[in-house]
Amino acid sequence: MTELDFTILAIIGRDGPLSAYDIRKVFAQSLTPTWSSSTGSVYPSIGRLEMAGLITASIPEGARSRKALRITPAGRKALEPWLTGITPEIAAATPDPIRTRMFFLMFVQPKRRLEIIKTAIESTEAAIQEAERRRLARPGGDGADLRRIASEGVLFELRARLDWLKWLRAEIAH
Amino acid sequence: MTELDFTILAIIGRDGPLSAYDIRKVFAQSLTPTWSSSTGSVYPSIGRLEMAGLITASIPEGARSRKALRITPAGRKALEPWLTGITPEIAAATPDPIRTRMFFLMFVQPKRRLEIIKTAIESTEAAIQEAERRRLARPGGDGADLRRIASEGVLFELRARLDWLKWLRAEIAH
DNA sequence: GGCTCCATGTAAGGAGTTACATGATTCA
DNA sequence: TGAATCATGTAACTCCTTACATGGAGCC
Repeated sequence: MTELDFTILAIIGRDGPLSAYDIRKVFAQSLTPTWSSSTGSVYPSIGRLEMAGLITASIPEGARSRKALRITPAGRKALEPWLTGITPEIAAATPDPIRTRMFFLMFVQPKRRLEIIKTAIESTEAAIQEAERRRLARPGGDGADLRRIASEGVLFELRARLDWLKWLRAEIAH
Repeated sequence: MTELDFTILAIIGRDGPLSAYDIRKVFAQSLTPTWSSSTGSVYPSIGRLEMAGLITASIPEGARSRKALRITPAGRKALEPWLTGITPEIAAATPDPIRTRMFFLMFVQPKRRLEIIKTAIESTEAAIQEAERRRLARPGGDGADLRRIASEGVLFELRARLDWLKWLRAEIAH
């Protein structure tokens, strides 16, 4: 049971019944584009959940029409410790490719350092605008309020990176 | 060439000559504990870098004494586009397990929701304290200033999550 | 000599990515 | 009827993780 498994299980429990394709769409429309909606990860994950008895898949009429995935009581039970058990390693800082790169700025000439930071700032601003634009199009449904509030977390993170990059630029420029 | 490969290459270029063991220590002491210092990732990565001619490994006398890893001109050249090429996907928000969980708070009773957020807040505060404590012990060396400044990025991210969680708690409590 | 830590690696297994394959639906 | 899209799945490949194996160096 990976983090992806639990996340898919939680999506099915929250929004189900859903098809595998629906779940891929949820990931594709997510504000955190890190998780791919690739078939090669979603379908095996669903297979594991079904095997473990945490979801059921209704057999459709057509050979390849959509299956309705539903969470089972066992699945609901399995979600509890995942939601509740926040360990130190879960709470640790996440890996950020931009942050990684900033540790090695001394490889380039001082003038180019400012250019790189400028690119990082602009990319982060673009990501913020994209996230702000997308969050307005949020759908309704059960717990829509909570989802909307939770989705603000992305903006908190991106704005923090932007602040840090600007501070970094100021420090480097002396 | 993965992100890990480039990071190891950059560490060797910045601090080298280093042994593989030294590199594992850099990861182990990193403020972002996500990247493991496991042998099964570091040694194959070094092998790839050597194979690609981006680093050299001096043959030691003893069969299993430390090899000195050095970056080559080709390695320095390969680092350039990695540092400079900040694409939109690199600038996207990172996946955060705590943020993920907050999207599914409606699975538990309203009272328990506040408990879970409280746990998340405390864990994040602990991570912040840990990061603040560790950053003071930063070593010197070439570009130590830049490294110190860059390492503040972790604190920006963690504090942003803390702010967001507190805001989330206030919203949920009405 | 024996113990602990330093240091380099390998093996097995699992998960994710990309690319490919296939059939059902819908609509012009 | 043909094309685009919906929808499910598989295969090859790469990387990472955990666990194991091996040997050197210093120290009592």
